[in-house]
Amino acid sequence: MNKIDLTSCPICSKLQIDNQETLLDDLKYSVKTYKKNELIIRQGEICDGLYMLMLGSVKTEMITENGNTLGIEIIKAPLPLAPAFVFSDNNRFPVDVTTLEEVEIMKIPKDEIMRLMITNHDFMSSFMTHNANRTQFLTNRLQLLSIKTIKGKIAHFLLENSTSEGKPFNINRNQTELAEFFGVARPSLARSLSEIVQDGIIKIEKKEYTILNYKGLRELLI
Amino acid sequence: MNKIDLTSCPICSKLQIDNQETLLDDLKYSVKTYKKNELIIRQGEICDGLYMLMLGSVKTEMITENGNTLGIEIIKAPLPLAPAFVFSDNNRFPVDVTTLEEVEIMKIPKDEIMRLMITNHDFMSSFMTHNANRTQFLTNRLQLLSIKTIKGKIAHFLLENSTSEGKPFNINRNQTELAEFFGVARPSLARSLSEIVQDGIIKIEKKEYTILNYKGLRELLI
DNA sequence: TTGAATGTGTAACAATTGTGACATATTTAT
DNA sequence: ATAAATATGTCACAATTGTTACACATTCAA
Repeated sequence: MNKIDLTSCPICSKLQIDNQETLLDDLKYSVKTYKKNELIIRQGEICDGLYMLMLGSVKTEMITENGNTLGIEIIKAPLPLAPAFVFSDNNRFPVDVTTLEEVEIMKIPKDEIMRLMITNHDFMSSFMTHNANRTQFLTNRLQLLSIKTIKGKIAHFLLENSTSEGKPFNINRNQTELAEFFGVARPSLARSLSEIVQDGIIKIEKKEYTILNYKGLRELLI
Repeated sequence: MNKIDLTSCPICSKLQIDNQETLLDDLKYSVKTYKKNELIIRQGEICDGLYMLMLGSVKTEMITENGNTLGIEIIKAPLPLAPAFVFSDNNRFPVDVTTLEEVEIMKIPKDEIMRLMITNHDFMSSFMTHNANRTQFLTNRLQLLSIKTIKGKIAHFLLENSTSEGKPFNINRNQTELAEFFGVARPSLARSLSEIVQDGIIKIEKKEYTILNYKGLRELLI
């Protein structure tokens, strides 16, 4: 059996190394691998365990009733997928999950998770915190969607993703994905982006963005 | 000290009655009361404990960066307020909380919650489930916001809230609140509503809604 | 009961966004 | 290297929504 390194996984990192190994020895779980661009979980499927992304990255997206897709997020290993839903009353996945590269996923049954939480309080604590952080993420997502103008969304997004004043930073989404993330039409996003560029507020080079005028960008939120 | 009935609270209901009493005897907590229309929690405030709404009802809303408000939900006692945020890394309330009537709130410190979870696995389990359900709620909210047309939002909302085919049901929000909930302008909502009424798809009498044409309503989602 | 406050209906017009189409650029796979 | 696939820029026009304003209805409180 392969050694699996979970030290950089937020819900397992607090475990002592030797604990981690006994943990994994005792643990009942299964591992599956998937190829690139596979749809591995469909929105609405029953979620009867914890799906831990061990290797690779996936994207999650929500299919709206009108058939549009709303991009939710990109998840890189090692992180659990939709961990909250194991315990919800209606335990169905709220999103489609598609691989972005070759992916390895470990599935741990719900009762095993329960046992882990009871026997290992560090695990319980980090599991709680991780789920809490996910809630916060969703809240932020809600906030972004509640901004009505496209320029406002762009401003919110760029200000959130920029590091230090004036320095370039990378956005690992193309325009189509950004448009999905914002829930707007792609040409509309392109138009708004090019207007902000023409106004000298930001500079875009491929996926590298630079904020040239913070004040101007912040004013787009109003 | 008053006896407090938590049997209808989702995170406490599974506790045995006698457990509940010893639980509350040992528990460190404080109770505060508030009047109607008080702003009791401000978006961004530190959340250093579990706030349990014991009596009354409150509304939560998010203040967007552009100054608009987005109505999130109405919470009726007994239910915890933003329980997930106690454990998040950035433990700040994501919303404003305003009382809708006279309200009583019990605050339990974070470490007490931790102790409860460790000593009482039923509590832990229901706390997990409740938080999971909240995540699902937020996901639904996200789904509603991701529908682009106002008629689509109305359709989604009414289909979700209707009980059995053709029977009237009550929506406990006025138009202004509904508009906030949908994140749209009030007159725009009124216009869309009246169009749907004129098309004979629904009937509105005060806050009582009746769906007259399910097929037609569903088509608005497309 | 009566005035005040709040909620609803509606209109003209402005602003923003979506649509569909196309050319061009860039990336990817063979 | 080259064709195919994907991504981007841009346009004219349609559709939807927001804005502001005001009349009228309803509810609430003194």
